Amino acid sequence: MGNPIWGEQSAVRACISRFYSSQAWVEGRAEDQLAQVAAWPGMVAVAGFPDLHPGRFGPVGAAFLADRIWPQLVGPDIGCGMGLWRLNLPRHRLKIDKAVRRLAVLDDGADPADAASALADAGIEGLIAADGLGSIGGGNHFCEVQAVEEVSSPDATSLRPGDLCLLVHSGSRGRGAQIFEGLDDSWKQGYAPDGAAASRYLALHDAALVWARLNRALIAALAAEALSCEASLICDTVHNQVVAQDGLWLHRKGAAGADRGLVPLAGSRDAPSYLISVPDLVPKALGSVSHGAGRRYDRASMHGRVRKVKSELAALTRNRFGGRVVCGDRDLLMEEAGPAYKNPESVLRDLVDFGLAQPIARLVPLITFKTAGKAAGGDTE
DNA sequence: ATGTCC
Repeated sequence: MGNPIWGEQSAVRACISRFYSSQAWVEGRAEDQLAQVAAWPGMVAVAGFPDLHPGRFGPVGAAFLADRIWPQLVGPDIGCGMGLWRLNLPRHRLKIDKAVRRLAVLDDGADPADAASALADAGIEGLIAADGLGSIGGGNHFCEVQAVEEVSSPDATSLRPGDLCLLVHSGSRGRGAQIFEGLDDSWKQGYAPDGAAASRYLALHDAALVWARLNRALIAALAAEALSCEASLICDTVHNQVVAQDGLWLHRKGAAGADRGLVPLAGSRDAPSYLISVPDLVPKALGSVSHGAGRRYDRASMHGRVRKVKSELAALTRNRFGGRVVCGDRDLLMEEAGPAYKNPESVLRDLVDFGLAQPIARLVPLITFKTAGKAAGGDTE
């Protein structure tokens, strides 16, 4: 086979629990990847969620419990996650055009001196560099201003319709990728947890988790400053990580662990997101849940789904909620268009039906900020 | 995913 991504297949396969209905949009290739990983040596249990889709190093939208550490099941973006903040700015006071212009400062990232001191305060300055701290990055990462549209559990948070929130999706940027690429070659067979390679990886992995969380907080602070308001954290959840659990190792790849029982479920730039509560009553879900709608179409195929003419590209900078998309990178604008993602309502329905989540609030995107840079993708007035 | 690949 010669594919370095997949480990050896063992004779026994771990139990796979699927938390999606027969109607869910799950590609056969994602199912195949789930089955292949379940047959890796030392795999104990696997959980697949309704946002499941194929990934480069294994399926995304899944959790894996194993007796060893598999860095490829965390992937390059170690510590990637979603943070949700409430803004003390009501929806009726948001001037979208002005906010779009002011959010352009996000392209610059955090001030290097602020980034360095934040890293030192977190106590990880010796393990990981500050470069890139406070920057969103590319791919599916974003900083989005959202409006609370409906609150189904008023007691769960202080959120009310008409409030604005900030949803930040980012990770450890080039630092996590550097850690992954610098691994000891034996990663392809998985690391024995008591070995030196595992210790080195875990120390860097844990630093990347802190870095990524700090990154999201700095992005939120920069955005709040640009909008002349304050941001207060509701929850911050990680969906690419490995964590010790009862003598085993729980890997999350595009599957979120809860923060005080709360998880943001990202929709897309043209669909609502949800704040959900996660009761953690289903052991086979491995303390994990979907982190978003999940990809429906891969990046390459999105280029064939959008005509590269000015009018169609300009249409991609507007959403159905009267909101805007700021993305000066034309390729990224197409690759991350709304249709690239599954229907978040279907994903949520499956999670509710399987007892993994309860909706707290529905949030609609008003400004999806990716990058102001390059061309004027977000500013085509 | 990536100061990424073309």
